[in-house]
Amino acid sequence: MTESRKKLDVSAVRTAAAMLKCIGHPVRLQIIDLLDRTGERNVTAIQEELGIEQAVASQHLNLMQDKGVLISRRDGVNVYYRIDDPRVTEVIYCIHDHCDL
Amino acid sequence: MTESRKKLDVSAVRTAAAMLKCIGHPVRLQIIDLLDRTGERNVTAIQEELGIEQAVASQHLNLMQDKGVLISRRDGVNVYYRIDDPRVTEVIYCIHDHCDL
DNA sequence: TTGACACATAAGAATATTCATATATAGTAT
DNA sequence: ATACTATATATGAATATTCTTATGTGTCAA
Repeated sequence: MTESRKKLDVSAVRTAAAMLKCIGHPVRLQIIDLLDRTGERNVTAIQEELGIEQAVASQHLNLMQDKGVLISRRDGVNVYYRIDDPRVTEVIYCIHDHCDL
Repeated sequence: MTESRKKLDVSAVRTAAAMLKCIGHPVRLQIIDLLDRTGERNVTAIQEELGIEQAVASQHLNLMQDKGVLISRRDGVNVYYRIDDPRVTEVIYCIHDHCDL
């Protein structure tokens, strides 16, 4: 843990805030947590795991993909999503490690 | 960095998502960053540092205080805010350390 | 008490988010 | 081509967020 604490510049703040906002939603955070633990999941699996509507799952997944948080790969009829932003993984680890969550 | 990756329970997800949402706004993240670097600042100082309206500063500060992210102390005519949620500090460190921000 | 300064709050308009419903598209098998 | 499954998208209603403007409150000093 470095203690430099340099001021974040405006563009860094915007970028980081956008990422944090993106994962700062219960459904999206659950998806992130699931993908962090399982590596990859298709839409139906995510939808069933969280007990949400198909459209809602798809909407959140597409939002996170648009923001660069997730990436997807199609395999036949299935689309598998995984985490694509290392900052997101770090924040999840941080939450697990330091916040008793 | 432990690698346990236990599933976050519903209430942990809600709590964490609320905190992340709270800091996932450019103005609020800048305030967090400022307070992380300086320890404590009064409203006018924050307002001038960020170049925002007094009411906006006050609104964001009060929001973060309501969510348990910040705490304030009055000294005469000034009100000084500081970070009151260790998870927030950890996330900021995490961003600094791992994300080249 | 009055004035000045620091901060908080109320109210509302503009905008954004979220979810539900319905429909569309893509891939696969028959 | 048809049917079926998986996923995406369009639309709109309900709600939430953000900012601006205006006003209120607290503290201190004269």
